[in-house]
Amino acid sequence: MRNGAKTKELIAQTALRLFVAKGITETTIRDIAGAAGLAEGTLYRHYDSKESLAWELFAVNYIAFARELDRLQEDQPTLKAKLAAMVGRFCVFFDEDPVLFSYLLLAQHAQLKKVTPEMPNPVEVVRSVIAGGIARGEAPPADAEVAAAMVMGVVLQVAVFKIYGRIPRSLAGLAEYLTEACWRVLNL
Amino acid sequence: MRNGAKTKELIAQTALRLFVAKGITETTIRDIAGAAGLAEGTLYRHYDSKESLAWELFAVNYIAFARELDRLQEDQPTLKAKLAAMVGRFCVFFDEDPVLFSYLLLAQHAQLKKVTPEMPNPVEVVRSVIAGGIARGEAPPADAEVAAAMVMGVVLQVAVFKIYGRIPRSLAGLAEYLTEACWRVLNL
Amino acid sequence: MRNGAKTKELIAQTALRLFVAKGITETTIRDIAGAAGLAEGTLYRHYDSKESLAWELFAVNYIAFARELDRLQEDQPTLKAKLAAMVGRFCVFFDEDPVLFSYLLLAQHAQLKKVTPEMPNPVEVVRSVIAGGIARGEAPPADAEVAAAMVMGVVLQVAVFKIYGRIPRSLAGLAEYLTEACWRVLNL
Amino acid sequence: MRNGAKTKELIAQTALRLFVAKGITETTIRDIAGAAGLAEGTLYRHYDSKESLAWELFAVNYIAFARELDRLQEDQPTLKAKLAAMVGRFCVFFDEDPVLFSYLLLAQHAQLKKVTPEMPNPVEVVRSVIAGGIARGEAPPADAEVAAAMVMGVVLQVAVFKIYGRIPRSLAGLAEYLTEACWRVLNL
DNA sequence: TATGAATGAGACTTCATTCAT
DNA sequence: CATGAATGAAGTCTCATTCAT
Repeated sequence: MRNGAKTKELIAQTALRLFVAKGITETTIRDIAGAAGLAEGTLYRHYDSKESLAWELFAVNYIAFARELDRLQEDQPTLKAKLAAMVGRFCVFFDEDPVLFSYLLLAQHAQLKKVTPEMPNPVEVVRSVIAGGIARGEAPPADAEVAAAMVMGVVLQVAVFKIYGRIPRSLAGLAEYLTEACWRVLNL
Repeated sequence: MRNGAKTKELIAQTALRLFVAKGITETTIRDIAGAAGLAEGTLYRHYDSKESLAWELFAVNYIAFARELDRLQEDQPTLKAKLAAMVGRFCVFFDEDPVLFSYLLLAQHAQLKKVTPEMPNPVEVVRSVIAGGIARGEAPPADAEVAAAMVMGVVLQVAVFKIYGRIPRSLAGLAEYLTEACWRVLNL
Repeated sequence: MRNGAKTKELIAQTALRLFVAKGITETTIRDIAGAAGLAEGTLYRHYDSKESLAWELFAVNYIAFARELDRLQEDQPTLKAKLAAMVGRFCVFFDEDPVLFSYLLLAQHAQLKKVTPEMPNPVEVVRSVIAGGIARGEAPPADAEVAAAMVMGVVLQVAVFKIYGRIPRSLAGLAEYLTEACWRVLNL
Repeated sequence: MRNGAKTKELIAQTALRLFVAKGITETTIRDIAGAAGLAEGTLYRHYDSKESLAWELFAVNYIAFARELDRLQEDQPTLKAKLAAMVGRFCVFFDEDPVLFSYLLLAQHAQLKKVTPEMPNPVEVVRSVIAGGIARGEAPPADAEVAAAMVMGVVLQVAVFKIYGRIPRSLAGLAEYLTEACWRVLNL
């Protein structure tokens, strides 16, 4: 295959899968090349380094997801509707691409140091939606940071349990339930 | 210092700090030895390998915490009281030893593959407490696994936010608030 | 040089020389790489480990020599002729590649534990030739194992003396003499 | 045990056994100390270094055996009788202390570099006995070096076969047979 | 663009030896 | 005399990266 774009995509998908399965540091360039059926040197035609591969995989998707969340919440009139839209999107994202979701979730701690405040950021979207809702009196006064943490926790920890095989159901099937839980957490 | 037990403890504390700060794989034996003021070879008199050091640090404390959670919940009569005791313990643990708490929380994904079902396990304690409460009618019927995930999520994600410096308050100061949030999540 | 096969052969020859000169354990990967003009890592593209390098060097040549001995003896009609052919081959082998011969002779004790009974084996060839000769009445009845040991001893110890510089003559020049000695040993 | 001489002997016997079983380089000080029930540091009260331990084990016994061979041959009037006495002694030595015999035989290649020409030496004893016999016309003219090699080979290779378990009989029971073989080798 | 042999810094680990107790 | 914790040099091996083809 002498098609640059396709090769790059192949590398990305292969790396993603291995990064999630074994961890970034534990995955070698040779692993990726071998699994993708490419020579080791080929990866460097498409990515500057292993680190930049891991980072690009993270940043591109992290930002895209943040932007999508933001678009979704903007279309909704109320805090509860915004919350429902965002939680639903988390669930659908997980169901549609659990490998990518897992990568964003678990690679976080390794990559998060490089996340700058200006970068669109799912956590920030959720936090500002909640802060806005509280400011508009749609939820009782509370520390928006703590509230955002709890809401994220409800959704993400269920995803973690699902990743570890503890939960068989699809997340989309749980979306309304989780939204309701989040809503109650905001209405203490 | 020619005292085996003290040296082992020094290694443990130094390694814990570095593992949390940089990650296990990113921390070298030389880093640990240097920070502890020891020769590299000395570490191998106390731990078989870097991997067993990381594992022992995890397992010993993970099991001890699970046992403590279990003792606490046993002393309480109701689901809500058990929940309050456990959430409170999570918060106090974090405040008293944030480095160790962070290690258990973040090293999870690397070490969790080695956790056997027989090992005492904080997640399992929380899940069985919730399942028991539901069975006794203290909370409405629900999937205990999902419920446990949500409860753990509320507490742990707040801890994660605190680790990242987003939350200034002590967790102990938030314990009642978090307990109430968990309680509401269980009463959908 | 960017030729895999040639590099592997270069490593083999260099390692062989150093293994014989200093011993396997006493020869370091750095020694070999340095003497071959290669980087240390390069050795690991061609051999899995130092141990497998030592073993491959041994096994390949040990088996090849056993097979050659066996072909030679098969072409001869009588015990004495078989003996002459084999002893002659030992001598020529030594003269043509004393380093390899020394390696097979002296590395034996380290590698012999891994020699399985199914592997073609010079000792076994000699033993079965002698046993066959005795069975056919070409030599008086005797314990074939002891007889084989004595015959091997006559040839190999002369080789050892030559390795240590005690014997200046070529072994090929001694072949007939050694054959006669072996023959007499079999005719007690 | 606070008896220096006994401890030293314990170390010597333990080291000997391990050296033969695993090789000198492959045996660690910790191995020896552990097997002898001593602390690692204790060995250094009795031997300057691991190397000097290996050397002392070799040299003391090698020289003693050479001296004994020499005494034995001196007591015999003829070449054949000298030969018989020496071969017999090799066999008895093997049967009585196969571990020590194996050590002298196999550790040779590692230690032989340090053997100086002045040191009493079994090989030299055998060689000079044969050279003397030839000079006195008790055997036909021959290269004494080659003749000595063949004689040593007959005896030592049978010992090697026995070490590897190929020969069940005691060597002492083979002494006369081996002597006769050596004698025939000298009378080509 | 793709290959894969080669590189070399650096990681983990071992182990003979020292020395305070 | 004995101990065993500590040392640190040195060994094996890994792996991201480069570069000739």
